[in-house]
Amino acid sequence: MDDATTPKIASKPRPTKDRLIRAAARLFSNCGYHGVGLAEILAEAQAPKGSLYHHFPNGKSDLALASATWASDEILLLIAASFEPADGFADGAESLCQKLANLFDAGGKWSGCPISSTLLEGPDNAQFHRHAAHLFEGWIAEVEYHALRLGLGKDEAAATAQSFYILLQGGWQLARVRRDSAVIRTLPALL
Amino acid sequence: MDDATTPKIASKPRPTKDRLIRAAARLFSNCGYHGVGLAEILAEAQAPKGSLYHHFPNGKSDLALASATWASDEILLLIAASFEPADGFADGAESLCQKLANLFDAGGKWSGCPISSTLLEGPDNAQFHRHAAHLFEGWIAEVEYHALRLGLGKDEAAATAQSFYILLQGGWQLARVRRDSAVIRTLPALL
Amino acid sequence: MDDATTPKIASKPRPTKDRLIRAAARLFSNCGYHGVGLAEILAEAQAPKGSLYHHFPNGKSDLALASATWASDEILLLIAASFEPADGFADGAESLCQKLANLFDAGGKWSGCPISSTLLEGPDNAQFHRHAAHLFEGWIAEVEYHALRLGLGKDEAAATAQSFYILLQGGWQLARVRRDSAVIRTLPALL
Amino acid sequence: MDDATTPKIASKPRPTKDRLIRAAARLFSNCGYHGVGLAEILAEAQAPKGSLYHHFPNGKSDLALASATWASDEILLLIAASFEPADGFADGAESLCQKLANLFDAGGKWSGCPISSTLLEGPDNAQFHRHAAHLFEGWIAEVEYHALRLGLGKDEAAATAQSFYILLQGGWQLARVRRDSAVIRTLPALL
DNA sequence: AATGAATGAGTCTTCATTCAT
DNA sequence: CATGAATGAAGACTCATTCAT
Repeated sequence: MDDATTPKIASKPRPTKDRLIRAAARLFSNCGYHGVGLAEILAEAQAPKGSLYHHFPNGKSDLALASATWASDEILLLIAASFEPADGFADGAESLCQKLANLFDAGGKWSGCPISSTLLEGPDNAQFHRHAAHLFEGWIAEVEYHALRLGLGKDEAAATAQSFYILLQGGWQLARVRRDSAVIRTLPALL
Repeated sequence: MDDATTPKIASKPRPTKDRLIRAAARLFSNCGYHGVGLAEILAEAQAPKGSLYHHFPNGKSDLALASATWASDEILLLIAASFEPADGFADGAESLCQKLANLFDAGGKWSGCPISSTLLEGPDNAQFHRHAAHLFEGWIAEVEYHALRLGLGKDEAAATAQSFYILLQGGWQLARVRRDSAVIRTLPALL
Repeated sequence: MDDATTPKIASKPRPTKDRLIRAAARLFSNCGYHGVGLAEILAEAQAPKGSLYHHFPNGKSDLALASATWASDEILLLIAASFEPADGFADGAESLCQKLANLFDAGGKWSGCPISSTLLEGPDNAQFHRHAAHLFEGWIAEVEYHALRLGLGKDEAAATAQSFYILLQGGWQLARVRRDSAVIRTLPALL
Repeated sequence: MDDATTPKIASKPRPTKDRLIRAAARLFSNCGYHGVGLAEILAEAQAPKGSLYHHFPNGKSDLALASATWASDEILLLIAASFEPADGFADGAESLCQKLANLFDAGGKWSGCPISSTLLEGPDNAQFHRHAAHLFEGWIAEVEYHALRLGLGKDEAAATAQSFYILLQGGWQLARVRRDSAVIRTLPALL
C-alpha cells in the first residue's frame, strides 16, 4: 500500500505501468519467462488487454526487461540498506541475508531469483543475456563498493563480493528446493 | 528400469527413447522446460512425432522427469569419478570442478543446471518439486559420503557437502551469465 | 445477449460469430459433436482460426452450446409460425410437420435433430445435459401453450404436447434412416 | 468359430471378440461412434492392444458394425420375448415397453439407442447408413409379424409397427433427456 | 491367433501480437 | 492514452492404424 517514492496528497491508485511491472516480476520469478502468459500478467495487474503495448511497444520482452530492472533495483536498495548502517562487512552481510530470507519467506518460498528466472530462462537473446549480466555485475559492484568502504583491501573486496554473490545465488536456489529459508540465514558463516 | 546401460553387442543406433531423453536434457538445460517445444525435441532426437507418447505416456512432463533423472545420474557418475581416485577431499573437489567446467565449455557455455532448468522452471507441480529435491539431495549425499570416506568428521562432512553444492550452483550460474567457465575452476579455493 | 437479430442497416456481411454458429449447427446436426472438427467448422464459416476463441472463450463446447441455442430458437419460431395463424391444434400440428419436413428435405435428408446431435452426443457433461433438457422442455412448453390457447384442456394440452414431441423426434429419426421426409408428414395423423 | 452358443462344460471366460463387441456396444450407446476411442474400448474389454485388428480387420468401423448388429439382435430377442407369450398386441407392446424401460434404467439412464448412436452418428458412410436402415427395418418387420400373428389386419399391422417404432425412438430419447424411464412406460397408451 | 511397439495425421487450445477505434 | 476484437502460428496431446514378431 505504500505508493512509490513520492506520495503527494491523494495517492493515485498506482499507475498501470507500475502494476504491470510488479505483476510481471512476481510471476516471472515463480514460473520463468516462458512459463507465464501475458493473459496471466494482465489479469494479475488488473490491466486492460490492449494497454500493455502502449507502455511496452515491444511487448513481452520489453516488459520482462523492465521488470527485471525494477527487481534488480529493489535488491540494490536492500544491499544499501544492509551495508550502510553496518559496523563492518560481516555485519552488513549478516543483515542482507536476514532481509533476503524474509523476502523469500514472504514470496511463498517458491520464487526464484527474479533476474535469473526472467532473463536467463527467457529467449536465447543477446539483449536479454547482456542485460542480465549488466544487472548481476551491478549487484557485485555494489557489494564491492561497500566492502571497500568498510575497510577491506582492493583485491579482497572484489573476491569477497563475488563469493558473496555466488553463495547468495546457490543458497537461494537450495532454499527454493527445500522450501525453507534456513539455508540463506547460514550463508554469512561461509564467507 | 531399462537395460540401456548394457548394450549387448553395442550395435543398435541407440534406441529412440534414449535419443529423446538426451535431446530433452540438452534443450531443457538451455531454455528451460517451458522454453522448449516438443517439436524441437523431436527434431533434435530425429524421432517421429507419435513415438514420444509411446515411451512417455504422460508426454512432456514424463519426458522432463526422465531427462532430469538421466542428467542427475550423469552428475553422480562425475562425482564418483572425481572423488574415488582422490587422495583427499580437496583433491576430489578440485577434480570435480575441472570436470564440470569442461562440461560447461562443451555445452556452449550457456546451459543451466539440467535439473534446475527442467524441474524448477517447469509447471508448479508437487511431483516436479519433489523430484528435484530428491535428485539434489542425492548429489549432496553422494559428496557427503566421499567426504566421510576421505577423513572428514561427521558434522564437517555434512556441512562441507552442502556448502560445496551451494558454491557449485551459484558458481555455475555466474559462469553462465559471464559465458566463462573460469569461476567454476576457482570454486575449490572457497571451501 | 447480442444484437444479432436487429441489424441496423442490414449491410454487414453477417458477423463472424453468426457464421460460426450457423456453420456449427449445420455440421453438428449431420455428424454429431465429436464427428466434426473445428477445422471443418472454421472452413465452412470462412472464419480465421484464432477468431473462434475470441467469440467463444471455452472453445468447442461454448460454440456447441450457442449453436444448439440458436437452432432451438429457430424451431421455436417455426412452432409459433405454425400455430399462431392456425384455426385449431390439429391445423397447427399439420402445418408444423409440413415445415419440418421441408426443412429436412432442404438439409440434405441426413441431418439429425440439432440439439440432440450437438448436446446428447457431446461430452458426457452435466452442463450439456442440462442445457439439452432445458431447450427440449422449452419446445414442449411452447406447444403446450398453443394447445391451451387453441382450446385444449389443461391435462390434455400437456399430454398432447409431450406426445407430439415424442412423435416428432421418433419420426425425424426414421425419416433420417430412410432419407425420406414422408414419415414426418404422416405424423399428425397419429396424434 | 464362436462357441458362444454352445457352452460345453467349463465355460470359457468369454472370448475376446465377444468382450470387444459388448464393450463397444455399451460405450458407443453412451457417447456415439466418434465419442469413444479404441483405447477406451480395449480397456473396458480388457483386451490386448493389437488383438482388435485380428478379429476386425477393418478396425473401428468393423467393430461398430458388429456391435450394432449384436445390439440389434438383443432387441429382436426382447421383442420376441414380449410378443410371443402375449394375449394380444396391446399386451405385447406393454410388456416390451416395460422391458425396455428396465434396460434403460440398468444402463445408467444415459444410453442412447445403440444402433442410432453407433451408426447414425458415425462416419457419413453409405455402408453405415444402409446397415442402420437394414437393422431398423428388421425391428419394424418383427413387430409387424407379431401384429399380424396377433390378429391385426395387414395394413393396420404395418402402420402400427411403424408407429410403435417411432414412439419407442422418440420416447427413449425423451427418457434420456430426463434421465427418467417413466416416459417409456407410458408409450403403450399412445398407440 | 495374438501381440505391443511404432507412426504421423489429426485433435483442441493458447500464444504473443496487431489493428481499428 | 487506452481499448478489445481479430489473427494465425505454435502449443501439447490423441487418434486409428500398421508392422514385425
